Amino acid sequence: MDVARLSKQDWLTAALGALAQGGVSAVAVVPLAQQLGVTRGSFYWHFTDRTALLRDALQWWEQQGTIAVIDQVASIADPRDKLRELFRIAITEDPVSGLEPALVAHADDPVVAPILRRVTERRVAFLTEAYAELGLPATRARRQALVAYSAYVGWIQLRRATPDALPEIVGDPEALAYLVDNLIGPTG
Amino acid sequence: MDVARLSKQDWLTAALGALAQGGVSAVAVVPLAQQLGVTRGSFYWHFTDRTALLRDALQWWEQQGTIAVIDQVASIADPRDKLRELFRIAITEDPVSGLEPALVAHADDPVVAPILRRVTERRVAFLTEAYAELGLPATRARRQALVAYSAYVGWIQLRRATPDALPEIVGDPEALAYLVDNLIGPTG
DNA sequence: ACCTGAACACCGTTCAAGT
DNA sequence: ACCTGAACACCGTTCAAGT
Repeated sequence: MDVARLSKQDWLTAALGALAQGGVSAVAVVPLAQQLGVTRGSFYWHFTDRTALLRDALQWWEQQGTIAVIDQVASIADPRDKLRELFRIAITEDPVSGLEPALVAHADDPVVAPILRRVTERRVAFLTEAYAELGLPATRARRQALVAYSAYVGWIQLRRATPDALPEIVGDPEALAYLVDNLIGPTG
Repeated sequence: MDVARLSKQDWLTAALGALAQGGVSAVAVVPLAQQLGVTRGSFYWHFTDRTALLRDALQWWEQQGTIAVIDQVASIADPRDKLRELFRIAITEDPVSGLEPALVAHADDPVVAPILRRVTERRVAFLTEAYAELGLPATRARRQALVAYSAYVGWIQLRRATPDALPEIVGDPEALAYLVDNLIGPTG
């Protein structure tokens, strides 16, 4: 019988888990190799170096996390409903908890920067469209999109910064509704 | 003549600079020692270990950065003016650029967690008071404080995530005014 | 095709010894 | 009081060799 051998995806999945938990520095070859039950040498058959692992893992996340959510709500006709559902999914599901804060913190990282920028621009553009559909003029729609996206980013970061304090952030549905009302903005 | 010798504060200052630039993992003994022109061994006379350096540096930042700003605006009588000035200082000055995102990303870190939590709670409490002075009932004031603080955190993080894109975030005073109007909230 | 094992450079930590 | 210098453990990377 053959021993179980690893695929590239096994490394990517492990890397994303480590990234979310311990930040960019936790994407470390030796600990991941131990966790996967192989030696460090085997890593370098799948990837050229640690940077390549990080880049590929983030690109995979970009596909799965970002684009999937937008696809999920893009078909909702009413812009108000669309925004509500978008924020609800983004705030309550948070598929890989802690990943986004880890990325923003390493915004200067040459691997992280281009991916984070693409994701941010895509999301802000999508929000801007939705606010335009709500009737806001172009400049106003873009500014509202920036403010709403800022509040979203800040909210999920606060939730991490204060795990047991500030209980409204984690649990209270009324506080969440208050946030979403604010995100939907002046015409909501 | 005596050779220049280092104080604890020299290490703290160097550590905060490294932290802001490269995150928690950049607070590294050997690179800092090289930068300061001493050997690694000398570090361990001033601090028990790397963790102590990080902790002391963050406590110093907590004193200087957080409390100083609140003191600076606490005397402003009109709550609307107070909030405007607070957000203006917090958003435009950003004394150690990139420090806060670095901290939020390592919210799980046992050194970072308690300090980040104290700072967050102090700021949210201060905002809550100001919104109460503006006439919001207690629960509403607290929720508005959370939303406003989220938007503030998200905004400074967006600014880092997209350095040359999204130019409104960095430069445009009108976009900033739009943000502050939103932060000041329903009665602003 | 996928992995081991040994090698080397770099950082965290300790500690005896220096001034 | 403050620092050096050598030691050891740990992680990133390389590469020849194994199956």
